[in-house]
Amino acid sequence: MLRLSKLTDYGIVLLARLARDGSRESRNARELAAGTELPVPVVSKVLKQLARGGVLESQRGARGGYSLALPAQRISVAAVIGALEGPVAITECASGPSVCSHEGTCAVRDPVHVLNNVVREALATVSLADLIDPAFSALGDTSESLQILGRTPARAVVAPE
Amino acid sequence: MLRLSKLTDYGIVLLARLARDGSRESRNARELAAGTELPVPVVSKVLKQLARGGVLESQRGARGGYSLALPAQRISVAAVIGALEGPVAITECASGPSVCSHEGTCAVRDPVHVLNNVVREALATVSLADLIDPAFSALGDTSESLQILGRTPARAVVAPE
DNA sequence: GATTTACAGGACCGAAATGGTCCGATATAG
DNA sequence: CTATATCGGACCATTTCGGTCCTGTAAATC
Repeated sequence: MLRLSKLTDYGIVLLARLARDGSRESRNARELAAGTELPVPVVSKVLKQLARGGVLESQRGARGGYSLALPAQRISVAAVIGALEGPVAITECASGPSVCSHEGTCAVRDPVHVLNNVVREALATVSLADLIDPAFSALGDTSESLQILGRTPARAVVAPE
Repeated sequence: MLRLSKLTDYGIVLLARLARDGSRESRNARELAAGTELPVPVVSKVLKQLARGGVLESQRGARGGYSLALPAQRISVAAVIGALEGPVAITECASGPSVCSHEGTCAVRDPVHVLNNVVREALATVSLADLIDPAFSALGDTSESLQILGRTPARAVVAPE
């Protein structure tokens, strides 16, 4: 478990496609839907949210569409998640000032925050550019994949809420 | 987002308490509920699932209760998640043989698997012993927390399903 | 062996989140 | 002015989640 929402999944798919095709041209929701075999309304919804989150830039009107707001290297998976479902927070209290009734008695508040940080940093380290790089996929299921966490994080845009 | 269920959150709290008090004695659901200020039925449910997952050992009958099935160092957070909500799988298709209709056309199947692996490995690296270690909490929100990923993973029990 | 204690397993239900669709408003190109 | 696309939100069916409760079984005590 610890699952991303489907919307976020779609977002990753769509952004990978935009990154792969080069960010030269902006593409509209219809084209992207056709390319990914997803329903147009869904694609539209996802792209809108990504634009609100600062991951995409939008062009309205005829011949409008979407394009990456930054180079693919600088857009992290954490930023995509942030735009579509809010900042990475494995528990409610990890997201910020908590309204948790166990505030005082909770013995794991601090370590859980660190744990959350580990996950968030890990996802901040993987960029859109990585996702379309065959060398990244070649890491497979091996524990070598943790090597990438030694790199400089993508440190991309942060989404609003 | 990317949130753990509350049940899993509770599980971490309960296991941390068991680990802290030493695994010498087994404690029952009522005592653990009292110590954590959680409802007894909820605590009971969580403990049962943790026992099914092999994280806890249970003793039935009078003077029964639960105790850690392994040393705290060898129980990873990933194992706890595995026992309570299934293996870490950030997307549906990351969990195993997918029934995803986009199987053929999906361009990010492989990189998403790697991404899933990164998260899973990161959580496999943090053990119950870490959660009750002040030095771990001291890492705070800094990116130093990624240092711990260089260590040998906890490699703990794997939960069924 | 009767009784009490405590886990095992699952049914159950209300509340909340999710996935997906659709609509009116607004901005832009031609 | 018209066609095209995004913007912002409402809307709803379905699923999931959080929590409770009940029946059965194992173990200890007296």
